[in-house]
Amino acid sequence: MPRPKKLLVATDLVVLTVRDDRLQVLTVRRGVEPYKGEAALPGGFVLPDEDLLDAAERELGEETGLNDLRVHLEQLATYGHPDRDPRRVVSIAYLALVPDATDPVAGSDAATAQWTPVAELLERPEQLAFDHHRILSDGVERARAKLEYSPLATAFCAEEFTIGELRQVYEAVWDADIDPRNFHRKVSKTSGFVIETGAMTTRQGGRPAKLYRRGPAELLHPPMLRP
Amino acid sequence: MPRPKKLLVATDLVVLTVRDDRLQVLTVRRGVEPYKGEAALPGGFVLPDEDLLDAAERELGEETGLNDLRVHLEQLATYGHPDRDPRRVVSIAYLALVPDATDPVAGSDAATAQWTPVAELLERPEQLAFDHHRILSDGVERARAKLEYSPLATAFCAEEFTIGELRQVYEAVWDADIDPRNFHRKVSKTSGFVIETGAMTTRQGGRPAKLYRRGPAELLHPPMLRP
DNA sequence: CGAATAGTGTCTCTTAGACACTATGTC
DNA sequence: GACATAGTGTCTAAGAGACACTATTCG
Repeated sequence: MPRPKKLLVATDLVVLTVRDDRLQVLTVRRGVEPYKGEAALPGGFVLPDEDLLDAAERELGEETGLNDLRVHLEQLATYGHPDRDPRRVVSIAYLALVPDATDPVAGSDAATAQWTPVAELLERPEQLAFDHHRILSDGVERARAKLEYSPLATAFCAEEFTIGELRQVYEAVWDADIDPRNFHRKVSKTSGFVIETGAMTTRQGGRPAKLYRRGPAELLHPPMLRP
Repeated sequence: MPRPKKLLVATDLVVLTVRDDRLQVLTVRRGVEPYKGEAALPGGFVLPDEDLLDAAERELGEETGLNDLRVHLEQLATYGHPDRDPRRVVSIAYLALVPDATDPVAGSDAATAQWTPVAELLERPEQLAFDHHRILSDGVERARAKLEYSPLATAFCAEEFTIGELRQVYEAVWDADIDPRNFHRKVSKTSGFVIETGAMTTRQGGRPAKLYRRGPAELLHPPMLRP
């Protein structure tokens, strides 16, 4: 076995939300070299006695103020090409899905944090430091795929939501139009996806809509299909 | 930003094959502490100037003799709990799917390499060192899921194969019985999954079967469904 | 009233799964 | 001949997508 060599280990975050009917991602402006002053995904080094997920959660808290909230956080992939960072950093990327209400907190590290539409960043790779364009791209594709077979779209919604709001999440993430009537039938027929709360709202205008809460299902049977 | 601390970075491999109609995984007996003498997944440290995928390919070559062959190799997940290895190792796990013909090569590192049925290892977690039971479990689940929507089952087959042989792969990985007639219809109707070579074989007994090669499709439309 | 959104019903087409049947080899 | 596997056809039930229709609010 070859002699071990110590590399640096960090986590990066792809924090997604749906805002103004568009999929948006949290970016920060880098305060140190390399890529000082450029836009990047939030992230930081893993502490010696820290689990990877804990490190990602800590970064998320530092950048958004989100701590033990109803946030979905999952490992995305690990990026370790020798040239991706001159300091030889291997980065474990995490994907976070957060509700719209979440504002980047103007704290110590996060003073420069802001939401940016994903479509703009994906168009031109050079807008993000390191290989963060690739990481963002992988994260968005993961999110799009997971909306098909998991109830994760609810992670973008408030605690209580209407089926119309849930549909707008799908439309924003998939960048596609969905028939409201078929969507409604599909969601209410998929067992465990959503649960009626009994309350109603008119915040969408038009006829009052029932409010729902996320159901117990982990997987959707049958899945929602991308148009 | 907290001061960076150097951790050790390694790759571990979940190498799967279908042998004797069962899903099997490559294990080695550890020659050094910790867990010396116990069964583990093959793996090793990443070299300073090496990409992660290159490291995984190198390990695969050292353990199986498979180098630039028709092998599927993809990143699985990264495991970094502080207690998973007393040396504080973060490990990027890779999943490899190889054809049956592959024999573990009796080389330097791999003298102890052998195939073991996955079912036996999943039953009792203590049979594998470190958190390798968890890694194996994640790898098997990934393989099972990917057979649904990708043509990856062909990675377990020889260059040319019959539809019956392909079905046996699905049956072994999913541990399920599949109707041979519906399977045949499904595979031949899914565009780009397999391509006729023109040749026939009788190696399965019975009526001669057409031989196929893997097709160009990356994704299966519609997907194969797990029973 | 009209405009907007919520929610239901109906029709057609595709596909999964069950399974009868035919084809072609070996023993 | 019996037996095995290959390959096709046919039926039924379920779901996707298109879209007509009704319900309930606001202005």
